[in-house]
Amino acid sequence: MRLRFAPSPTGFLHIGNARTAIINNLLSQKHNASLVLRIEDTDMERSSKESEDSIMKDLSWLGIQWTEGPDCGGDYGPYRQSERFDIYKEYTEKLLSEGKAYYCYCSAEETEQMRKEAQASGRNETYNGNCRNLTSEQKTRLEQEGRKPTIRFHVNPDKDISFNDTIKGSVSFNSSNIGGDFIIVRSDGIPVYNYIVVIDDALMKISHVIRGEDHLSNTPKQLLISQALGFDTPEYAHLPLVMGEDKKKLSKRHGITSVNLYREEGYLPEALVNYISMLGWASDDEEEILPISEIIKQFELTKIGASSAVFDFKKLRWMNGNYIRSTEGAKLLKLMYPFLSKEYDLKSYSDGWLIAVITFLTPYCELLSDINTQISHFLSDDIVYTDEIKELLLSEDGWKIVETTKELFDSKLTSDNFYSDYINLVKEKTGAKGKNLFMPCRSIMTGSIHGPDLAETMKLYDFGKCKIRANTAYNLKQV
RNA sequence: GUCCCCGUCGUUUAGUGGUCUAGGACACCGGGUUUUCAUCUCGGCAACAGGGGUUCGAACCCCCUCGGGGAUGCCA
Repeated sequence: MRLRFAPSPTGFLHIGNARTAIINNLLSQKHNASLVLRIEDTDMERSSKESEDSIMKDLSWLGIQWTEGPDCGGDYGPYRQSERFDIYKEYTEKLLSEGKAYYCYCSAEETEQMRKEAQASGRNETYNGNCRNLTSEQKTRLEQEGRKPTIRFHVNPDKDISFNDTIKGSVSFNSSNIGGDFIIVRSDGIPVYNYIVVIDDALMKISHVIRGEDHLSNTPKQLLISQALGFDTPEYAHLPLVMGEDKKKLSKRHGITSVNLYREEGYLPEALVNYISMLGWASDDEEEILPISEIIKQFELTKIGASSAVFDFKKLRWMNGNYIRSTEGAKLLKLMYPFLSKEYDLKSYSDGWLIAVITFLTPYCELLSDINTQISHFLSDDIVYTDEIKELLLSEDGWKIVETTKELFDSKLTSDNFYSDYINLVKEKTGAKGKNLFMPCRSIMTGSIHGPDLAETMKLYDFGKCKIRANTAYNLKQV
């Protein structure tokens, strides 16, 4: 079994393509098969090396392990289509000499016109076969006009083209319905995707082509070329497309779609891979959160449903939060560190303390980046009270608690008992209880009316910081 | 327009002729835990697109309709 993932480097790795890559990877891991990474960069205008690099970076981040590719080489290289033009040329000569392809001198404008006419009359031949039988005199005359020819593949009409798709089942087209003779080499001499994909898959000995459903209607053309060139055809599996909420092909307006942004927002690759690979099927026991090893074990192409799936950003977040909460302290710190260090200077804190704090805050984080807002009051002695909090603390009952807090930290409380006794002592002295007790106390200490367990928070703060907070609140009336 | 693919709760899925008054998860709503919030936990809401067949029996098989998507590029 040999598999491939063939992105075109025209932008960041998109969720939809990531899914194709993930599924190819799952299968390659499961069956110990080779996974070829092939860069389809024949669109010279839109392709870039930066895109290629970022795609490879994102694939690696997702844990995808290709065994052959432009970076690591392999027996069937080169792995960039732009480096394979000589190979394609041979096959083009062959098709030309066998009369299976021909030069077409129609201009882009002329073919555009034909297309419109065909569509208006409900016909499916978008090219009318104008140049199919040109004499050599006609050809030289057209060339003298300065026309640069394209090369078209000759499609015989009314032939049945059927194949069995692993996901879709049997699919059939009629050759009269695929648009007529299609271009395989552009007028600038660069061959076209639909043509060379066949050559590459054959030469690279790809046994299973697993790709997005948007390629389903390209398949008959590719099958025709494959036959014309005498290749064995691979097994095909067309993955249903990933949709946005409105059931349109997932795109930017639905939410973030490039994988690099998921990384930057603080998603764990494991969560993203888990979510994406469960789109379209369910595990045997309908468990949703599964380690990759288990997914590899259970996954099969035939389990994937034939219908498209809507990408649920909320469920992904939930799953990500789940992964965060089940990550061990030291590993968690490693993951959160890049986010934290972007906003905070962490030099003065010990790893042990940081781990204790982030572990404590983990129920509040769905994304790794959420830690930044959660942790702010732990990393600074200064505190800024919002107007809402000020109002609470300056109210008659609130102020009593502020004064009591100040007193307690000046006299009774010590570094041994401050976090465990604080609340009870305030209660004793002021008679406040319930939320009238807790909200002001929490507000004084954390600057927020909600949050994790106060005693534990104060313990993590330490006595000094709590005392500072007590003073800051007390100074509210001084200023 | 034409061709191809698809159609179970809002979403994602289980379900392959009787065990389905259709199960799980997310979301949503409510209870409990937490003197807060989050987490956790318990419960609730909620679907076989419609119509014809086939069959003793259909979510499952067939046909039609409707709906959705993709393709229709000298993009991939």
